[in-house]
Amino acid sequence: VSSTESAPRAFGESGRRDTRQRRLLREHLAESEAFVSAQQLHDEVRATGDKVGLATVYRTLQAMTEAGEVDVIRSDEGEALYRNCGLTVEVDGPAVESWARDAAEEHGFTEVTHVVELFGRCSSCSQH
Amino acid sequence: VSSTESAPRAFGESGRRDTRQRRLLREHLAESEAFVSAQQLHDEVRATGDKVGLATVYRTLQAMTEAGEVDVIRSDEGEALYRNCGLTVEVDGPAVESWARDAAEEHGFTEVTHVVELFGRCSSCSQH
DNA sequence: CTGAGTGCAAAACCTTTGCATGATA
DNA sequence: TATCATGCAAAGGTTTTGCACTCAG
Repeated sequence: VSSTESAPRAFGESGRRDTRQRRLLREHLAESEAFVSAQQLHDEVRATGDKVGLATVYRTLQAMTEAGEVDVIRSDEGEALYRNCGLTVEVDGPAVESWARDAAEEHGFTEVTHVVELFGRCSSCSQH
Repeated sequence: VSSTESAPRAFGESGRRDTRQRRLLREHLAESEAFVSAQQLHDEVRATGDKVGLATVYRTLQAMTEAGEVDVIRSDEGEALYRNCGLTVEVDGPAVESWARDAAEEHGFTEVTHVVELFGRCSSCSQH
């Protein structure tokens, strides 16, 4: 009989192996409050003298995104911007939904749909 | 004395000359309810047998966007998606703002910001 | 030792732009 | 006719991918 056990990991699920590059990217991402693009992150790391390939930055960010360790948004120019943590919580908003409908109909709109997004620092990240 | 008068135009402000290509794009955009990318629009037009250059599609959509005739959003993949009309109305939302703050803090978040977007059919478009 | 991770360069995207040609007002 | 608009191809940017090499486990 064979089984696939997974031990707890100190560095998340974004990659199985703990490499120098991933440590660097994790550190830089943790330090910066703001959203950064892959290229910016690449520049930041190299600015400190460390060397990481751009492709690795993209691959790592993609993995971290899939693992839910980072948050992604799109800039108006279509660039992907990443931020540490990525904790997402569903919030129910009956209040907002009725507000949205009323506000839209007030201006003569029908077939209304809405998007509400909240951004903030989670309690865990605030402790750092 | 010289002056630059601008006469009223039947086809909007997105371009000065009324060309075959712009008519085509306007028609196709008006027909489709959904958001479409520049490439999709290009494909749609050519699928009907008409011929338009891709660059023209991009240039026309850009002009129509600046003129406020269409609405633009970014897909999750970073592609620009366009939709007819583009009428935008500012809505004030004191109610939403307090709701957003409360909802976020309920989950332990601080430094909260929020984005609320409403989409719908405006009364003018609904008449078509 | 073995396979996941890396770097590099090439390629795949979407989008913009330069320039000669074509069409509108 | 005088421009403005178009088409094409080239170039711009971000992101992905193929492949040989490296390194963590």
